[in-house]
Amino acid sequence: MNRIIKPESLHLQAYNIIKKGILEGNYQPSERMIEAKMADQLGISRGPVREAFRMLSQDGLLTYNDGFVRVYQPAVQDVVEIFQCRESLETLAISLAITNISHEEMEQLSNNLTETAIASDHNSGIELGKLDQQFHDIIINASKNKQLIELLEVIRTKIHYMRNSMVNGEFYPSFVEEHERIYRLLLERNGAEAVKIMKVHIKKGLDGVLQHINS
Amino acid sequence: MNRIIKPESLHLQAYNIIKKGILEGNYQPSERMIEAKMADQLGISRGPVREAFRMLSQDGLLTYNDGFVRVYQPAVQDVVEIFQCRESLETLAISLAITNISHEEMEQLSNNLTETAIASDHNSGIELGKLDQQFHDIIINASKNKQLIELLEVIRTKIHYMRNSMVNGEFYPSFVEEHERIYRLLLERNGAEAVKIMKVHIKKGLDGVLQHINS
DNA sequence: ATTATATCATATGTCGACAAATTTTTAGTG
DNA sequence: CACTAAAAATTTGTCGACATATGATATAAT
Repeated sequence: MNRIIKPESLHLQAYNIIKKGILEGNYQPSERMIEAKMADQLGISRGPVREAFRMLSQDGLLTYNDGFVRVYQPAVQDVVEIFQCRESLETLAISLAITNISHEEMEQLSNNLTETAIASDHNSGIELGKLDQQFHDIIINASKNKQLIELLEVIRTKIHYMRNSMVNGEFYPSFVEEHERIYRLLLERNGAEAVKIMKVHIKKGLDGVLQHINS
Repeated sequence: MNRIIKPESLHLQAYNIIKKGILEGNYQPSERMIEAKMADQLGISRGPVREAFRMLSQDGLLTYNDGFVRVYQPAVQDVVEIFQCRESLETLAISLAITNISHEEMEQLSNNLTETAIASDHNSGIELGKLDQQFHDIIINASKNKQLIELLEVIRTKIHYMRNSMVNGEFYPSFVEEHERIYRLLLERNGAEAVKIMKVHIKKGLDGVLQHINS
């Protein structure tokens, strides 16, 4: 029996489209976003766009200053702070994943690693970026903690956005190796060590971003 | 020179009022919330209320199921998950507070402790609840990490809401003592130990809530 | 040329109205 | 009395219109 398909309401579609657009770097940080123009582009009225804007501002992706809507522009301090939060939450994620990860998810990680190796050989920065994100996503979801997944969604979004808008998809070389180590530690169910490597891994990620900003 | 006062826009006022209402337990978990009724009560039109609803649903305080809006009803699993996240983030908060807390904030903590001792003698559960929250808030703000403060705002809100809707302001006896220990460790700048006590403190908090649910 | 003022354009805030979907009530029939 | 069907009421989704505030532009005066 086929279920009835209900189209998503316009404000949700708008939310997802605009969010994706911001993440993909289609808008400049601090660029103004205009309700009416967005509504025209999407072919809908201002109402649903407004709702989407309000949701995005709760996510921290849009800011309301003096009444203008602007795309979030992370300050350097923000980057540091976000990575501190990320470290805290992703170490929780991996310590939970140690016990909760499924066979299927372990396979996904394995596939991710082979693809990462290939992309690394080809020096494809954009591809590496996607695969890095996917690797972390798999682990986060493997934690099976919904509240954590939701919280990290906000962080992930900002990190992803920063990568596309500030750092142009560059990675330090050892990150592939670190992913492989984390994968092996998950296999061995070595939680303490996995947490340790993840901490280092994320700290290096921050260093990479900061270095890129100061140049 | 007096500054010009701009009234907050209606959707923001609505957001704050409704959020406060939910936190104070004026609505039952899973109770339906109706845009038009809320708008009538607040004396405004549905538009701004809708926007407030969308923001609250991003906070996780309202849920949209099949199109109706309901007040968040935490499952037991949610409680566990939220406390796991809280532990992770509040330990980060206190480790940052160790270096960043100001003299003024230390005084606020000190005052909080004397008030807590009094409320504890009087066995005033509601008062203790407020003071407990205040104690943690001071430390969270003392971390000076804006992103962390924002993330914990979501968690705090849910915890506060759970306390009012599920547990009726009961506390285990040793929590006062633990606050005092944490305060002393902050004075001594003993980060490692402070983190340890905070972890235990929050774990006990979860146990208290779970025990209350299973009875 | 520069400053001040007035005019116009643009963008957000707010509202009311209508459409569509869902629930509740009512009425009718076996 | 129970069950079905129809009608009414309720509620969310969406839109367009108007008001207000802010910014930009053009015009005039010194």
